Amino acid sequence: MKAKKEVVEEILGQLNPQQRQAATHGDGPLLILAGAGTGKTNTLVHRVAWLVLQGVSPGRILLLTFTRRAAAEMLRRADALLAQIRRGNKKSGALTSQVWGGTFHAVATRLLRQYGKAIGLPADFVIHDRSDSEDFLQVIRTELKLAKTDRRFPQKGTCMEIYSRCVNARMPLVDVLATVFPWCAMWEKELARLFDTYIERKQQAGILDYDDLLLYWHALLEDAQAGPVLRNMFDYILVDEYQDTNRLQAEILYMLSPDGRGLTVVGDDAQAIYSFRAAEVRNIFEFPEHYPNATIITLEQNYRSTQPILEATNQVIALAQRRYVKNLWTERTEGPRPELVLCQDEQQQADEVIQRILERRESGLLLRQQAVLFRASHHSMLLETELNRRNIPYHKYGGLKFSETAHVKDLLAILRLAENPRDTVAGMRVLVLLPGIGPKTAKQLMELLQSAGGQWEAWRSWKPPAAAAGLWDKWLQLLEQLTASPKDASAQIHAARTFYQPLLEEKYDNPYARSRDLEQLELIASRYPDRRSFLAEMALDPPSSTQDLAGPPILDEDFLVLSTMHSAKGLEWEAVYVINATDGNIPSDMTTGSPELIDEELRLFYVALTRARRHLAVFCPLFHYYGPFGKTDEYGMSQLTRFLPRSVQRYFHVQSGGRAEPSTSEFGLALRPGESVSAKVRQNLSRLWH
DNA sequence: CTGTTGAAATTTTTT
DNA sequence: ATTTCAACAG
Repeated sequence: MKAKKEVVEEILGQLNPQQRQAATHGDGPLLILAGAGTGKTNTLVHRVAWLVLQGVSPGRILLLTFTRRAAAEMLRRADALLAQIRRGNKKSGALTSQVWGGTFHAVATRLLRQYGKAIGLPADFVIHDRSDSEDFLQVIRTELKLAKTDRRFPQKGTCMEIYSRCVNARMPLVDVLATVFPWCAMWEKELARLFDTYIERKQQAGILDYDDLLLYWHALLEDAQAGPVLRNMFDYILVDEYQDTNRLQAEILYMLSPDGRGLTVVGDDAQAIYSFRAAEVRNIFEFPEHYPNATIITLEQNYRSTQPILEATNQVIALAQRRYVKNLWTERTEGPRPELVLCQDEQQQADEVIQRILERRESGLLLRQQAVLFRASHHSMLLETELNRRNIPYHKYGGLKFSETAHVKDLLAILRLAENPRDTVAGMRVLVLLPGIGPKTAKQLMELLQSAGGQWEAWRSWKPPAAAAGLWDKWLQLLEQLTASPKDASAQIHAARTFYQPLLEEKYDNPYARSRDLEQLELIASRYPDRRSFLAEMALDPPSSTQDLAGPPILDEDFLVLSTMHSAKGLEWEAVYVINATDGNIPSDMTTGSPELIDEELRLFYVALTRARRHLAVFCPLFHYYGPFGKTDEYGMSQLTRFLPRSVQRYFHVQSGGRAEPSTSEFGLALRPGESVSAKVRQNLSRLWH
């Protein structure tokens, strides 16, 4: 057996002095400012390992991060390292206990299940995802007659955003309206009423939305009884991607560790990309103010990318209005220059991307070491078609989730109602599926159910309209069956699926594909011990891509990665292809207002570029379908993103897609963006006869 | 009250 | 393209 010192050296051996200092830091509050690719997650994970070697029980360490994908990656690496320690040090039986970790929301859920009772939460609370919450808000919105006003009241999605921002930024409604939603300011009183009712109803029904998970965690920490218990659970708390935490999350951390003992946060202000979720970069700068005894360690050596890539990305981030002073450097000097490929249209862009991917695979680079990144999830549609055509396997992250499709939501609603008869949103959703039952009847039925204390018996005596007569009896049988055996989620899905099948065929014109999805859902459900954990998981951590559905991932299967830029954060690949780098996509047309938002788009672009280890290529299609509604005969001309001005292009190898054309070609000069080609042609032609 | 039809509005990123 | 909302027929 190795001596402990040897094991420590083995674990810390690969860290540089700054990383090592961070990993072996003592108990005081610690802020690690780490540029892109400087090994911040690695450092964090090594810190966990070091702490464990010092005798800290893994179960008393909490690892928090912001996105599910980053959380999974971080926990995977921590587990791998702890496994390594276990091999080197057989004695440490304590290592069997697991590190706590996950997203803020996932950890909140675990804590609230355990301790929620202290603040009056029912043990069987259910979690509403974003669209459930919106539906709930919509019900109340209609009920309060806010939908029918002389001037248009904000839609449910907007209402939800406003509410969510108040909660997460801990900002009064008036201020949120004034700063972020000025066009809704006239509805302040109505919104306040809406939110009051929303909160009240949620509590009655035993429902928590995403924001509630944080809010109740916060409340739990404030509680005189539960607070100390929670504070004593963890000796060390490590937070990744701290620049993306919001006010509420920062407060939770402050309360978890009032004096900063054992608290480590890692972040990079140049990579803050979640302000739309009320994230505050400010949290990073306030950390040393909040904890005056905080140690600050800066990581500047980049281990990820080659010098040419680093030079180019440094130029990009330097365009920010607000400067981010960091000197990223690397010892990896060798490497090709990043490419900027100007393409005729999206089709050519897809061809160019795929050509490079296949070339690199030929020369030994696995598909899974290559990734295509884009601003919005629908940007990859054409590429996906092409990949399918050529039988290239891929895995897409971000974008519309499987569990957000209507038929999956329908089926899950059946189980949710069985789990919690007070879940009016789920109940209404299912009931209106039945012929002859509309919103009014559904609402009455739910009220009837509530007054009977959630006993399905209450519905036995109800006379269904003729259209629903046949199904009503089956429906009640199903509910009783589901209530009788809440354990086997897979069997539950099966029963619900049998009931739902005819309704699905009636409702959708592509029932076959949809019922295949539901078969997959049944398979997924079989991985969970019971209905409650299955439902919680589907709300909090749904399968991130349709390929996830084909059972547990086969490790030696090779697939290309497609991802939104947001979902790509914290990850890296040997080769990265950034597509649709046009003005309007990056920065998105939605945001071309305030300089702050433009800066955020720039940081997002920077995040995308810095994912690359060795090969980086940016693609810009010259023509694109005009507008998002794809009127196929209307083309528009695009301009290269403003984040790659001439001064920055010097750091790229500029190419025109397909055949070589001198890199002097100017794009978007003949036409201003948005001006359609057909209009230009008409105009030119009309000169001929006027 | 339900279910259909047509017009109008919207358009990203994630827990 | 898709979602939301109002108007109308049964």
